[in-house]
Amino acid sequence: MSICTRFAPSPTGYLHIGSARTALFSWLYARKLKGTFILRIEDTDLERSTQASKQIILDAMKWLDLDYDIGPIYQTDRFPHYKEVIESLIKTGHAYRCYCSKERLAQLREKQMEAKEKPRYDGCCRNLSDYPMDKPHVIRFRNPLDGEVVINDAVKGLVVFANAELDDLVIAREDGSPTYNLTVVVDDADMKITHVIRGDDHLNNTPRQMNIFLALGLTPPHYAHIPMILGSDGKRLSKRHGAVSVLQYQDMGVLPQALLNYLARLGWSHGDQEIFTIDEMIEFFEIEDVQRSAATFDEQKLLWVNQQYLKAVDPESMRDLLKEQFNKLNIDTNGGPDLAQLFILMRDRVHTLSELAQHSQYFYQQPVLDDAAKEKFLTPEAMPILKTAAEVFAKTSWELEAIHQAIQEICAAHDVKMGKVGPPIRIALTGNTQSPALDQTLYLIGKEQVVARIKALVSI
RNA sequence: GUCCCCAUCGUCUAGGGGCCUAGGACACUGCCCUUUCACGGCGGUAACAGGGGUUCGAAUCCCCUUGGGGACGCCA
Repeated sequence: MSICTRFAPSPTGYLHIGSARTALFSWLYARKLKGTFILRIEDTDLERSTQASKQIILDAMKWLDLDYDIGPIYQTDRFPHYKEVIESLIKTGHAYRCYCSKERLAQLREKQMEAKEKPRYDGCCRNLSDYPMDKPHVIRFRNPLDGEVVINDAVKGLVVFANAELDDLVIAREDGSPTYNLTVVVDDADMKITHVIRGDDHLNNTPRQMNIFLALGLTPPHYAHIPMILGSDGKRLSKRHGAVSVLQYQDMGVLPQALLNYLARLGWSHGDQEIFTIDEMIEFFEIEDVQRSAATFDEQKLLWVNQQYLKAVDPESMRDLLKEQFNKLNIDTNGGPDLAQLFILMRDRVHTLSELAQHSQYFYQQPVLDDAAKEKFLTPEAMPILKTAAEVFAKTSWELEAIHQAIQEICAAHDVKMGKVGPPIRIALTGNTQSPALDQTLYLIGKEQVVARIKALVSI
């Protein structure tokens, strides 16, 4: 039988990288087993779901190149169907109307907390003699009172819940709209999802959902609950830990493959291998190899992975992305050094494309002189050297080898070593004491600019 | 509090009874390379949470303790 997995985010904000990892694992599993991958948008919470968030999800999936065979399917389009299912559950006695007020439930919860019990619905309306339609009500699932639910989870192993621990959950709100636990089951069943791969924060929902499957006369799918991603403080990874949205990493100039690679290695491994192509991930991925424990997100390692990708990627393919990064800095790269060449020069000294642009501004505009560097190296003694440099460069034919020799010539003219010549020239051109190799930097900046920038300093 | 899950270097992990005086990667760090910064190369520091079992033998199996996380919504 062909397998089918799904990614089912709720559109209530940015797309969390933890969600992206869940999507990746589901996708990998489907691709590995040549199954079907479905994107389903769980937008039943009308108050919190937004159109913008839906778009963010679609954009992120596209950016990450996690293609889906079916979808996006929106749950809001399926409300009539959920209603039917809910009706049928009432008819078969697996669900009932509950008239308890929110106030009563709040009090109940409070009391239970005080008594150090697990707060849960007490089944007040479970066995009423009359269930009027016109009184305001929600609909609850009639969970079995005894027995147990056994989950054979692909990553957690056997997990057992006593039905006595579960209460009767609301499956339809007062306004009639269905809730998560109901829609998930209906959809997973209708879409013939064979493997539900999701975060282990859902593990507690699973027995409830399995009971609904059973009540509907259906067989539950296989489950795989992958561990959460934690922040450096051991708490769930969230905004306060820094960048956690996929979009933020895209903005930073992290390559999508690098993000996927890092996310895959967080909680999963294949021997000692760190860098995987997508095809390798698909080939080697085994859901059983997924770690059972939560993992701490380490941005430094993500950035290292990204650097590995930057070092290997085709420079030609980086032009547009780089241009965008420069645009964000209000820098026009037209007429300046070729972006692919710049990329080659800079790529192994940065971790992201935004960092690359940040550190390459002087290739496209006048350098901003660093005060400390200026004071230390642009001394009166350096001026004659710069003067010579301007003269020598002015008559240098602009090729790498010639530039290299020109620099030697400048050293010889003043009978000094590179240590006296390099820094002032570098600062004159870049504003800083750090840059790629001097000859290559000069080459890329261009003869005209090189001479002009040095002259500007000499004449001060 | 109740239920569920988890537990190897600071972090991600290898390890599925002897191959482990525990391997790799990030980070940190020493040296080398180097006209700066990087990259790269070669090293280093650093872990089986604790206690009981099982076994000839446990990082690996079982139990307890401790610690961490998650769930407990008319959110998903």
